[in-house]
Amino acid sequence: MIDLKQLRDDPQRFKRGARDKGIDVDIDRLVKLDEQRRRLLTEQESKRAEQKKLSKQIGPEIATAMGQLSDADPSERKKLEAAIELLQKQPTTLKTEIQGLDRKITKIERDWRSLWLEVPQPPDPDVPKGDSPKDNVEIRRWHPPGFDPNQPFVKNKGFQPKSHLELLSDLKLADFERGVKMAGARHYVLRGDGMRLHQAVLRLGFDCITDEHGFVAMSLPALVREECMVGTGFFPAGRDQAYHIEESKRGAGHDLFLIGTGEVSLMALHADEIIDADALPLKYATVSTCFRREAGAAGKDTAGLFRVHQFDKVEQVVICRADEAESRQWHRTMIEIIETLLQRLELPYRLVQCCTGDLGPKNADMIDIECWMPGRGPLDDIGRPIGAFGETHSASRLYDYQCRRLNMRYRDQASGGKTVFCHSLNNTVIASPRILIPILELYQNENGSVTVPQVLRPYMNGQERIGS
RNA sequence: GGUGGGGUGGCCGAGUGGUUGAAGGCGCCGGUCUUGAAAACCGGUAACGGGCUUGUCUCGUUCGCGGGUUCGAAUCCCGCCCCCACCGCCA
Repeated sequence: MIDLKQLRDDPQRFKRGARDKGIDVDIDRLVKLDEQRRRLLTEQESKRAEQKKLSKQIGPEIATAMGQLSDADPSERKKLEAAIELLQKQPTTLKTEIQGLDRKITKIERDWRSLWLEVPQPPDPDVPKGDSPKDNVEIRRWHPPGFDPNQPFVKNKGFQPKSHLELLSDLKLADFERGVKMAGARHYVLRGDGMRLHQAVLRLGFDCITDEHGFVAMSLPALVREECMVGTGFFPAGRDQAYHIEESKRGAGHDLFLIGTGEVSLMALHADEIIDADALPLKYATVSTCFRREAGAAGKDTAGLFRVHQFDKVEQVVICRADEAESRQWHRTMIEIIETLLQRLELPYRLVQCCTGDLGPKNADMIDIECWMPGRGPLDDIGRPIGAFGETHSASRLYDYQCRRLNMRYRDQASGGKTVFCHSLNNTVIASPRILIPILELYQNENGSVTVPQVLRPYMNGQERIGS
């Protein structure tokens, strides 16, 4: 969430930010509600101060009078009772006024808070303007010596490629029919070497981020409370995308939600904490199952493993000091880790700078990494896809937007021990089975078999080939 | 699922209606003493929000959370959340 002080100082900046992101939020109304709230609060507080002063003065007087009451004779008793009654009446007008203001404030705060949560983080000035992924800007690309995605697959390899769907089916690596039978559209079954490859790739990513880069390995809840979803910035905007477990309907105190990414649990871990500044930056990684409803994606990428309701992902997050240069440096570092990983897997990829319209509410900046998938893209004259880049990773830079929502702070020695909201970043390490698409399609052989990438063989008991 | 106990500051812990933001202790910071350190002693030590005269200023909120009773609530009442113990079930 954004800093309200900044909003008061420069509402135009936040209006521009929301417009550039294509998010509709009534910022004028928020400013007005904020003003109203503060006005009422000031009024109420001064009345409360008055009441407090009064009761501190009256209180002991009542107490003494009460004490005298017990051993007073009848005539004195009457006098004392009258005196007590008079004293007790004094703050009553103040009390009703305070209660009235309380009701007004509560009413305003409901709208004020929900509107506040909807205001997106303005994109950084260096993010290209645009309203759809079409306006994203390619930064750089890389491909292994053996494969140039600027040339068709046939030119590179000398034979027509199968799509990952064909390979999965021919090699019996996946079973979509039974996945759908059990759970409906966008569900799947991985079997045999399909499942083994899936596990291998996750393990490669996990070992890379933890052993080689020192991120602390975590296993976390995949089922979380609403606060975690709101805190990480996925709610309210992305409420439709999450599976909702309505435990309250069964008598429990709260509902639960299935996480759509390990980022949620990794970030919510330290919610409401003041972190020891010496412990920063926190570098965490997890491998988790992710659940997405894919609402609004009907008809998009319906076949195969590209867009599914459930997948597994190794995720990395960094929580660092509130310093823009440090944030930016970590963003670069986290992306470099992935580039190295993809280069080891010898998958052609490109880096794409997401435009303002593709950022989502929480990000100041986001870089997508897309791998080359020969089975995607428009069809050629003989009805075969010509190949296209498809998103496999996404690296976000959020400044303090997420930590402010999560109330994650550290004590800043530089500013005299004041508490400051941390910065946060996150990036995919590897998400599977989506990453199996480029692996299968690029490592396929003319006879229909698939070569196991060198780096994955240690995780496949040395197996070199899938199919014969 | 059943029964019982409990949630107080960075931590432990006292507090059952009246200057209690909260005793005491630990920790931490500063000082005295010391060649230095320790010990001892002295002092300090919350977060959040509002206001403006932006200050070693001021006001408010906060004793799990929400509501209620009261002139006044950490303390009484109601609802909720969480934790612990034992029993049952269980990967």
